[in-house]
Amino acid sequence: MGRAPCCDKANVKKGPWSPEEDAKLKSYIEQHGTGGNWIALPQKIGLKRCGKSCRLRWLNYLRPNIKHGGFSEEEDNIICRLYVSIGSRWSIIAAQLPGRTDNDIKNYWNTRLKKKLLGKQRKEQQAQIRRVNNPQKQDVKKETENSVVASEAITQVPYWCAAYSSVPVPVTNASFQHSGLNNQTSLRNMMVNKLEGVIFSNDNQQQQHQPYINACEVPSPPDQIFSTTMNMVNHVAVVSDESNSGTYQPSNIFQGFEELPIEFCELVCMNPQQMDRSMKGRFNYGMESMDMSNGGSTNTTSTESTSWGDMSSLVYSPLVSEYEGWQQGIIPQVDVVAFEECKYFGMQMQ
DNA sequence: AATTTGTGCAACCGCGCGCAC
DNA sequence: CGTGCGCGCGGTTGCACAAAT
Repeated sequence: MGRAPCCDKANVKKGPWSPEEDAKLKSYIEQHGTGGNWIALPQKIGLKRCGKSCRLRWLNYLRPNIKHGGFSEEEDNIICRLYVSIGSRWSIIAAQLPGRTDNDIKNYWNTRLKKKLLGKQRKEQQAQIRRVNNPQKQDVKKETENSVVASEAITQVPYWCAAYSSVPVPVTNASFQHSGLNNQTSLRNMMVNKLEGVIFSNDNQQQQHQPYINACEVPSPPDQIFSTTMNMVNHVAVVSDESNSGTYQPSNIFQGFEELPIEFCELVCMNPQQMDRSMKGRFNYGMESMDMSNGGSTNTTSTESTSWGDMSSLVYSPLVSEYEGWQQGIIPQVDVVAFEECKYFGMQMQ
């Protein structure tokens, strides 16, 4: 037996709301409130609408102080950062933007921000490819002096990164020297396994993460997942450095994305659930941390028990504190994760 | 000018959660 | 403890309008 419908579908009106209906609903709620029962509300008012429909109309349109359209750069910034951090938790994101509804933000993301992000990322990617293909046009010396992404570092790009990433991954000598993981294959395996939230020690067990890889809509061989993650590690380390020197500014909503392969950004934009699975340990402090007390040989939580749905209560407060901390210019929590991750991989923060 | 295609957005749908009984 | 119900959320749909052909 299916679930009982919330209202008599045959006798409720659907589709756009008329001004009269809006007026009825608005004046009633302004005078009497919702009464804590949306289902009963339409009968009280004499509206032939489903209670859920009334709730939606009120929350997304009739409620006072609602803003529509005209998203500012700062709002874009907040939405992008929160989306990357927590995924499609529109209600949580909306809670950080006064006057905005989750529906509005969701629509805005799907129709504009997503494309803006991808467009920007593709541009950066093409520019970088051009630079790599035409090195004589660049001031190579300056580049070498000022950045860890130097020619020396590029020569250290592991073969598995170079094979799948269109842009060389900036892996420094120091990273590998301190990692204790000079064996590229073992490092690669560990990174791929970490993405699945499981650490395995042999190839047979490693097969278990194959479903995740298959589930990726874009071609994402394990090698590519690893290379993109290496980019993230390096990016976050840079962000950390800015934080520590007290100059951190959340100035660029696309910060970090320009270093990533297009497929990665597409995965972020088109398939947040996959991102949730793969990146939740990175962006949500304390959620999915490995239990390293036993040498990292087991994970403390199963994939199921750490699904997004189970974590909502955990997500919120760290998220808010991260956001508040970020607003105040103090170190965002992502840096804590970066630090833990660098520690885990035996790398030094840049 | 007519038609097709793309875009933005309001609204709907179904599911999971929490609470009351 | 199990069940039913309402709420809230996120994904999806469908329509109106704009832009392109």
